Amino acid sequence: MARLANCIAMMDEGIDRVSRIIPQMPSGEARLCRLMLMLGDHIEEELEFKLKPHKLNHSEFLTLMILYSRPDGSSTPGELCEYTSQGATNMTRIANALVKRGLITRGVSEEDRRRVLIRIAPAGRRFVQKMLPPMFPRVATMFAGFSDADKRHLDRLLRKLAGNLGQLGESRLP
Amino acid sequence: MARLANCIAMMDEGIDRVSRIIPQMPSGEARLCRLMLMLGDHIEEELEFKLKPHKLNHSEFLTLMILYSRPDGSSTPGELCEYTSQGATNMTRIANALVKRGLITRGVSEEDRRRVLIRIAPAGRRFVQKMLPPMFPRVATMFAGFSDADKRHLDRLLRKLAGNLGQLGESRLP
DNA sequence: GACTCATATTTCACCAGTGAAGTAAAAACT
DNA sequence: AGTTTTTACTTCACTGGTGAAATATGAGTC
Repeated sequence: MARLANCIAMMDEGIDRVSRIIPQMPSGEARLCRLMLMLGDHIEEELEFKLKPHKLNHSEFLTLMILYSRPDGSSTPGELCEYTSQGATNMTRIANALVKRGLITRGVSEEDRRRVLIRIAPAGRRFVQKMLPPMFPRVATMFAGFSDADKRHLDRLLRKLAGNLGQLGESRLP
Repeated sequence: MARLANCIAMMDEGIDRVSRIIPQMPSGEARLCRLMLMLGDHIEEELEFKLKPHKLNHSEFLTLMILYSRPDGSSTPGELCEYTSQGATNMTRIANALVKRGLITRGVSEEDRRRVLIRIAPAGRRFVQKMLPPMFPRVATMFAGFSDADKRHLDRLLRKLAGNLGQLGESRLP
């Protein structure tokens, strides 16, 4: 019996009961919101399970993947912070960890000596090429039974949600 | 200019480039996976923003909401762990924090003296009723522009994904 | 050209969450 | 009845992540 299914059933009942007490609650939206949160956590768990044997955590993996995906294999801490949604503090730690393992190199920029240049090392590329393929089956299985139309729809709806979240996020910071 | 939109654009390009190097990657699925993770994080941030003024974090809020949504307003640490996907260790801390604020009470069960009974306090109920409604607009705005059909489809697709994740999760633990 | 001001990163001190070991009560076995 | 096993929770030591201040360079101004 699936723990996750159980959790969801419980959430559904909970929201029903709360919305009976507080009827102005947007219960459909709240439900979707909770679903997104639960599934996000669960997917992260699923991936971390495949990362643990390599002693990488999610943010280190993501940082390494961004570098790997770059045409020139390099970036700066600031940029990596933006794309990983990590704080600068944590990026320092991540870079330290990856440098220590020889997966990336770190040096100062010549044009702007405040900047630090981070570059994926050959060992880093080899590492990614070795550890990535075993993750594919798990990722594929998550969407088992999804038709192409299902995947397109989900993609569309998630990007629409992203648009709204982008606006919300801007409205509270600048 | 939306940071989130920027992140997504960057992710799209990154996945394209990686899948050119490693063509057996399920790139559509990987994209959906990354989208789910990004949006999950972003929604969590959005909610925490509304929780911070009350000095609650997400897991404390969720714990309190579960208790609030229960017909009898009570549960046990073990059950709360299951439904919040928190470890027992952290639930001890959460309960300590909520007890200290007078939002819940904690006592030993009479039938089974190993168990601890956690119950929402009247102050806890009042607290929820006061702090919940201001969150509604943000939740509703996330799904602005979603037709009823959109919401139904998203709900269906997320639950389908949940089903797959549930199976994956079981396959690796028991 | 000295003097703010802004930008990029690091250091420090702290909060949140986890795994492993500890404690205590109940259930199962013999 | 007495021992072992299991269950429920807590404590402790640690990792991951954050906000505020420190450092160091570059940019703009008078």
